[in-house]
Amino acid sequence: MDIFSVIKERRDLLGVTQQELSEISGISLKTIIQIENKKANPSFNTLSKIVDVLGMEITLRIKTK
Amino acid sequence: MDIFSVIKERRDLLGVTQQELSEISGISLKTIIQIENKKANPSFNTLSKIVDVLGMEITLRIKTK
DNA sequence: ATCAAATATGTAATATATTGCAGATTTATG
DNA sequence: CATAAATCTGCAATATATTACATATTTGAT
Repeated sequence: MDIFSVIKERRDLLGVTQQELSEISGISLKTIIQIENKKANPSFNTLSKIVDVLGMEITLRIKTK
Repeated sequence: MDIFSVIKERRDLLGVTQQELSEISGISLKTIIQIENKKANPSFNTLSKIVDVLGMEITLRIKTK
């Protein structure tokens, strides 16, 4: 599962709206929508602020397959 | 350890130069240098291309601490 | 069916990432 | 020391992410 889908799933799980995520993270609502719909190519900082609010962090894994 | 340091460590481990990583990934040498030195805020696509060449992938983890 | 909240879209302006080029510095090796 | 390879820096141009604003659509509840 791609990380954009993970973000949306996580937000839904936590029961927070896109609007709330926007306000808490400081990232515009539009950008959040674009990310969740995979229409965006967010910067590392933008991504970090969003996932941080969702209690997650960006990591690197060695590809197995 | 931050992901930018991980990138540098991984590249060194694989014995590939910044120049080579640049050519293989299609990302400019300058951008790669900036990322490894933490002077950059790369886009998801840029980051993906680089870590892909290094045999890694970007993932999200739930923060424990 | 109605209403409100939530999610999505389009345009245009601004901020910033990415690049090429030239040159500088560092690192390693003879 | 001399030389080459590798790493880094500054500037200016271009590409693109991010934003605000208005508006539209969808979703869920009554």
